[in-house]
Amino acid sequence: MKVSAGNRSQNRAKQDELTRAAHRKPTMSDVARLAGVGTMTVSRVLSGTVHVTAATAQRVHTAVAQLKYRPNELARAFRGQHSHSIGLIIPYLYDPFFANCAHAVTTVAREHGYSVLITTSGEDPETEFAEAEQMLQRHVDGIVVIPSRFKHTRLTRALFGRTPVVAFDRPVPDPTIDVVLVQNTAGTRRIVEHLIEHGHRRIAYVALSRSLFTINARFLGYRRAMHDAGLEEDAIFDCDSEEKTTRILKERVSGPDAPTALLTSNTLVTRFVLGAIARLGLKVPNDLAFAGFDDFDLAEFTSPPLTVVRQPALEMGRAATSLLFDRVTRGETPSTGNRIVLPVEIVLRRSCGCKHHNAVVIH
Amino acid sequence: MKVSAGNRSQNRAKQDELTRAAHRKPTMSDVARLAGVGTMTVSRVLSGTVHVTAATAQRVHTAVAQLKYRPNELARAFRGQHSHSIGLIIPYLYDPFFANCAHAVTTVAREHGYSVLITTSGEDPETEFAEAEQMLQRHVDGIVVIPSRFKHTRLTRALFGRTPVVAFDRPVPDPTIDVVLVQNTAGTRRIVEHLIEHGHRRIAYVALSRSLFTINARFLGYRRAMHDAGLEEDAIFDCDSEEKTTRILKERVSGPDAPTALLTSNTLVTRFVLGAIARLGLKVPNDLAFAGFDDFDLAEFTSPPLTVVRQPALEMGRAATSLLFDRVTRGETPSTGNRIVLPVEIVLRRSCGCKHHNAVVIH
DNA sequence: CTGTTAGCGCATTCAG
DNA sequence: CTGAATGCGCTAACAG
Repeated sequence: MKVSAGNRSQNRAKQDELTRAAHRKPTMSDVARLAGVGTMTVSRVLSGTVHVTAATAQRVHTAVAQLKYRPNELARAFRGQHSHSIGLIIPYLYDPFFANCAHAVTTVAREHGYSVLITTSGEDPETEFAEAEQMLQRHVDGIVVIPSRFKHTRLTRALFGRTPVVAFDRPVPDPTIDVVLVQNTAGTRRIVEHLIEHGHRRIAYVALSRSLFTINARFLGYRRAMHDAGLEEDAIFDCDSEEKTTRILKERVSGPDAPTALLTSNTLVTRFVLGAIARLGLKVPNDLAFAGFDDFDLAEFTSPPLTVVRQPALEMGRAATSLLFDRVTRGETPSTGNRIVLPVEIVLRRSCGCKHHNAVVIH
Repeated sequence: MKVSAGNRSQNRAKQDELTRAAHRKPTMSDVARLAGVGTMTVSRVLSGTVHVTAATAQRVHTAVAQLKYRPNELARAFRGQHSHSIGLIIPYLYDPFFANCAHAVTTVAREHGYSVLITTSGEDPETEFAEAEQMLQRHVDGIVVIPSRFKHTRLTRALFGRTPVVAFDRPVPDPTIDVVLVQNTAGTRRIVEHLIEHGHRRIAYVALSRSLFTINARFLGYRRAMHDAGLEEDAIFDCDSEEKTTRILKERVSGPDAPTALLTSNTLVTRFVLGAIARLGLKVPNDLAFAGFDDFDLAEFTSPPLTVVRQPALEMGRAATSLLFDRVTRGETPSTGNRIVLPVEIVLRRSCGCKHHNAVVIH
């Protein structure tokens, strides 16, 4: 390529630009100067919203490459209407079920080119509230949340203003907020019916705190199944440690109306009961049949393999986030919230008394 | 309280301010006007850096409360030096080990008043690179990352510039980057020695991809233990599905030099092997003894309970994040990286051949 | 102790 | 099709 006098002075300017931008992050005007255009042209080339000549676009691209320019997303978000980020609030990250939900959320967000601000509430409504506010202050474009205790949550439409919100796994009292749930009640009912079909009459529901929506919704399913079969209900709440669970179970199992089957409210309680059963030397399913709500990675390898209600964690996170992006991209604030309920599956293994060698899944 | 003429007009102004700010988010100057002070006074009251009179501070606080003013964190981050956010990049969120690590990171971040941008790399160096760039563009104050494949990672000091970075669980090639690891090699060596003490001579290492640092580091420990005992090594790599693992194991177990004990490289492979063992109808530990690297929630409840090397996931996440905040708050860019190695524990249950009723932990 | 000025990097005006 | 001016909300630097 020939170098004319004009080109030479241009090259000189280029050198200046390159050295100038060496120590601080290059900005859009650095790129503009180097390319010999206005900042708006750069902006337009990068955003691709308005058409520019192929030649100038090329020069901009070259300059961007030379300076290794990266747009400052902070400035962009500050200036514009969107931060291209969403918030995710879940109770705990160490719970595999919630972690799976979170995975779905981050995956969908990436598909939309969005970043995710994550935080945990620890099931504490105050922490949850504070974290939601923090996210709002960061101008997230939307929030997906697994709300903490229904009765105490401070998550309302008023708090969020125009920012779209989707709750999942558990609802919030505010009916204008979208929510994605699973069939907690119906699923539990079906599995209790299955236990009854195995001939059990005294079936106990072993559960965590009543203040959690899912635990209660499942309790309802248990009640209905028992009631419909003309059986007496037997609920054991607040099993929040292996010690406590063992103590309670020890007492109940040797009592006069000892249950012959157990249904646990969630994986944490399943774990406690598994521990109690081992300590008490009970044989499953002969001494005691056993089923749990919520499948987990190694349910197939406990002894015996565990019959469970499987919740579609990934689908739920995916559905919630998709719903959020519907709102985000359409920019509408709903006066009435959606309520999506996803189906669950019953996974029959052997702890319920079934003899299958491999799991049988009922939809 | 009496209302003078001056107060009345002030109240009028207040009303105006309140209605004006009703439909858009109140800004600092809204607060300043309502409180009858300058924006800087508001800024100072809120940040608490410079002393202001108790009386004026009070008026500012009142105005803030009336308008429900919340500082725009985006503007603050844009203007200032810090975004008060850190980035977290992990391979997967659905892996309980990584989820635990993530939990520690978010916890420590909150202790420092920081938000966390989370993303998953899926073990793909390109995704990891793109996500890191994205975070840099968002001006995070630091990044904690569980890097993907060592040989292919594009994470270098040059990429991050002055932004502090801490790698954990696995190192990166760039020695200037801080890293927090666990005793992969030493831990594996100890557990293999334990298997040898049980009388095993043919011990196989069953593993995932060799391109993962941890898998290799553990392999090294296995090799050393075997070599020191004068035994022949027997490594089975790329067990990346239950089917494949079953196929390989079936063949090996009936072969002439069939291993009498197995060591798995991580929980995923443990799961595959557990499945294979069940399908092949093998009795643990009599037909085949078994130990795994990485403890998990229900290792106690598999049949038989599993002997494992327990890694301190929470401590590792905590250490990495603390290290990051040391850098972030001190604002120094190190020329030489720290390398912290955390100890592991051996949890003896029954799959190795031990007869303990409860787990015995060796430090 | 407090107010004024200025500008961070970008994209939405509005003119050419 | 392209460029110049303007201001988003906040805080460092400088007055007063």
